[in-house]
Amino acid sequence: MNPADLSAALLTVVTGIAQRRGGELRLTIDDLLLERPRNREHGDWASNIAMKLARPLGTNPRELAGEIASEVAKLDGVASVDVAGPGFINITLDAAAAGALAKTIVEQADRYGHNDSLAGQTINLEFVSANPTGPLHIGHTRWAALGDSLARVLKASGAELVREFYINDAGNQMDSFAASILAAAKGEPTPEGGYPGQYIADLAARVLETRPDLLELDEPEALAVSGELGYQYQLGEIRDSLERFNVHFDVWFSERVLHATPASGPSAIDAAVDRLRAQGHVFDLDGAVWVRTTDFGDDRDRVIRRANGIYTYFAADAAYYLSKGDRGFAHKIYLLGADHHGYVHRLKALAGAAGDDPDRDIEVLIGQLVSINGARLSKRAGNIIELGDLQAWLGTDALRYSLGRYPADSPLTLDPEVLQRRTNDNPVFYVQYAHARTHAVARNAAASGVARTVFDAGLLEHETESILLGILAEFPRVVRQAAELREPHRVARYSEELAGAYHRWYDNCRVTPLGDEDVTDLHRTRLWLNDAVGQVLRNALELLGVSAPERM
RNA sequence: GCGCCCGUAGCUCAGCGGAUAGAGCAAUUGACUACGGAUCAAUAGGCCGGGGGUUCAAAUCCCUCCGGGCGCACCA
Repeated sequence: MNPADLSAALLTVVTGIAQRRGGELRLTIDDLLLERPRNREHGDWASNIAMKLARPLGTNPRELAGEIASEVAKLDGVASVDVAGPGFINITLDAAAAGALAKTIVEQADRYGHNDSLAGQTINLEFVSANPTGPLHIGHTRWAALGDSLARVLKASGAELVREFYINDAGNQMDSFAASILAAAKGEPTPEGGYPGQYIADLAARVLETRPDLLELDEPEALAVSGELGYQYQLGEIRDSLERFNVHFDVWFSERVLHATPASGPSAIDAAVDRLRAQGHVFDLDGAVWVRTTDFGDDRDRVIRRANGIYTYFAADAAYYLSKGDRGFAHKIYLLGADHHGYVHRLKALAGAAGDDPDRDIEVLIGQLVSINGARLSKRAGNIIELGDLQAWLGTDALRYSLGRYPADSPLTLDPEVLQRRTNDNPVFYVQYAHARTHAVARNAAASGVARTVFDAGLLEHETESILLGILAEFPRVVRQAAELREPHRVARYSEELAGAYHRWYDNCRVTPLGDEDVTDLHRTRLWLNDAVGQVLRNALELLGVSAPERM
């Protein structure tokens, strides 16, 4: 009896009663709100369905709950049912029905937790998308961690998904970048509005190594060489640092491709503007070309092509959006920093102007900023912390976990002192330790002759076992919710809850016999439970991109 | 001025219509010659920013005010 079975059985009971009372109710499993009560005295599972339906069925909640309860009590695997408070139905399973899950999990292994709630969806998930003119900073790092975990959770829920990095490699900032590198190569100060920083000098040194003739070239060519080589080196650095962070992008999309004019016809941007015009959301004013973004909630219309004939950044965005659809992605998710939230309406408008449904086909998630030690880190303030530095300092696991356990829309303050500690301040170690402990227990079990030869679920009667089983049962739903709500941090909070319940169980229930005690079926059955917990912790950490060590 | 996000324990934050609001840290006190003490048990700590509403039920939804953050270009 897993939660899905129980929900289905409850649904049958409730619809039956509703029909008998003459109610026209179309219920789905999601309406039943079967949940695990916080308080153990309220049973293994609770439903508030009676309070929801009392009014439509013309009765009072307690009476309806009683009627439902008496039928649910007859179900196989249900030990007892109580009606409590204003009309909650509290269900307690018998130990055998609840315990069966341990075996199921071990058998499903890394598939446990996967679900098909997003099956059939094709998703383009774009995140980080930093300018290739410098290293990734803490803000990009937060998105890298959260975006990658979101991708994993979406895939685990059945979506077909591509992780995409949009490279802003066209535009003024690339010229400024080239000029900064060339100046550094010449030993000159950073030009006005250029990029400062040691990394520019490092890039200049590498460019000079490849092209010792750089300073003998004439100015335009020297700039072109500096810019192009610097770009490649910097992009390589970004890619490497992300890979070291367990973040792999499937597609690196260059903005330049959109500007390029193929021999055969117009550039992607020209074509995009024409397509938007054909949809009827483009107009001309004062010599410029505009998109009527106000039709889609923007507070003013936006210029897509200036009066001087040059396209705005918005034009590339439009072409890029269309490219995603052309490449077969029905659903586009953008992850942007809080400093870009002004783009939300514009991007939505693009979807609408392209003939898509702005409420369904595009999703823009905004992440709040990160500060460290109370000081916000911004490029402008100059106190920027790079991904590479953070990673070397704290380690991939601690950094990914710390950034991944908070929702994106809450501002976050990290304390580097805490992140370095190998203690409970740093929950990643708490969870990893629980996982390592499941392996230690399994090793000891093997040494004591305890093996998974027998599984008798009814023996898992201890209170900590019943709690543990309840938490294990929730994992698939947690993954599903994390995917549907775009909140991968739920997986991290869940793993902490599971780790805590496991430690408490470990304290109360032994898997290996003491001294000269005999090995019993209880020991063997508990080994299944132990291994099930290890499996789920591993699955959860995998979704977060964090390693699950067998020893620490 | 307008828009978006956030105000929950001393700190960092979960919870986002359900039962007595939670975790970790910090504080106090206990538990190993029993599967790794990177653990566990216990105590203490709250007008969930203020005020109105919506309903059987509000930290959660709506309105309003007060704080804090971030944005409001024919820049990229």
